Amino acid sequence: MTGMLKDKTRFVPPPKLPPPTPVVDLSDAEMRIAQDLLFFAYRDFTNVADQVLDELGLGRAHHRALHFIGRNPGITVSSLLAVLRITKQSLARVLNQLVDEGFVGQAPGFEDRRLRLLTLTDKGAALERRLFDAQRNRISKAYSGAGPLGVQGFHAVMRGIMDQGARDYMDGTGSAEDT
Amino acid sequence: MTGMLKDKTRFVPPPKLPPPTPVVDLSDAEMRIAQDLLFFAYRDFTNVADQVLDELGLGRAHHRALHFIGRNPGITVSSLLAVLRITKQSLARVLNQLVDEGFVGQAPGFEDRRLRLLTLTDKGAALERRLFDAQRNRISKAYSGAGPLGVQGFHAVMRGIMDQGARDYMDGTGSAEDT
DNA sequence: CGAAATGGGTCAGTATTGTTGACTTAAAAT
DNA sequence: ATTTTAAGTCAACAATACTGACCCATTTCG
Repeated sequence: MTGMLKDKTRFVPPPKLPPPTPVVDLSDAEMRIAQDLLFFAYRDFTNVADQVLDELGLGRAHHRALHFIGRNPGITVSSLLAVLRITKQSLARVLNQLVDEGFVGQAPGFEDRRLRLLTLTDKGAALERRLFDAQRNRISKAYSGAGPLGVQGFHAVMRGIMDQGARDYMDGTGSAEDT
Repeated sequence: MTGMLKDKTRFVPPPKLPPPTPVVDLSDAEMRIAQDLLFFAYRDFTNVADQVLDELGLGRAHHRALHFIGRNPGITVSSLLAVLRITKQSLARVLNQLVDEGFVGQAPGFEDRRLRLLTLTDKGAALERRLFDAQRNRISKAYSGAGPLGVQGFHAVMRGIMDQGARDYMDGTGSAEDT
């Protein structure tokens, strides 16, 4: 039904476009498409977890924390802060809630007892798993459709877009602080 | 200097991982990496525009509106709402500000005068251009590094992740309402 | 040892961006 | 003439982020 209004919702660009500064070799149009791709893919990817999160009264910030703690068991608070690039206060709210509700456990560091080493509890791991499964379907389908070579390209481009610190983090080199 | 603390910030996964439900052919590890890629690439991609936006007292929501109006000159308010997937009230704040400050112009529809057709003013186009240029560097470098085939793969995977409606929108078929 | 640095926690206040719900106006459509 | 539709608006609320200013315990360093 909504498909019938096509003509009302798309428009031919009026004589707006100024001479697009031809700086580099890659066309603007190509870059614009990349913007759209990032917006929609990220939007829909994150959205698939939201329903589960809503049920539990949690938000995306909680998911992010769960994800990075799950992937880096024993991570310190400051490392987590560096990876997420948010402030201590922002993380505190989310993290305290996760600890209070039994999703995240903590233990003092062995040599340095100032450290709070974070891990997922079984309950936390189960939740993270649930959230992950929802997103996995998306990725899985997309990967199948693109083939192994496509996935390689996806990796290369995404890595190219992120900061060097993030690449280092993903490679396991470099401290999380540089993320 | 920060690189010296490596041992403090990465941890070997304790015996946590439960038997990873082997539903599909694609490994969990691969999927986890995809999560990281999306998080970091999106984070850093959006961040590059923030400095410019801060100068002008604008936020990311304004950027998104500018982007989609720029790419669809004459778009209606309801189409823009559908693309952004936010509520009328959320958009109103952002859009009114953009109109007030002369970044966005409006004109009533020709046949249907209820419609508010949105376009970028010269000032708006200039700003959008500035924001775009910052992000273009990222994409441009990433694309060069990945090569044409890599870019193809990137496209395929990103399209696979997003909702069908978003794919339709990008293809120019389907109303923006289905986004 | 004593001072400084570090990891972490907390209080208070603010901004951005999103939400729901209810209601109005003007223009189309039936 | 009535009903739909596109859009705008008011009010209240929630999530997530931020800044700035502190405090405490532990570790490190001169």
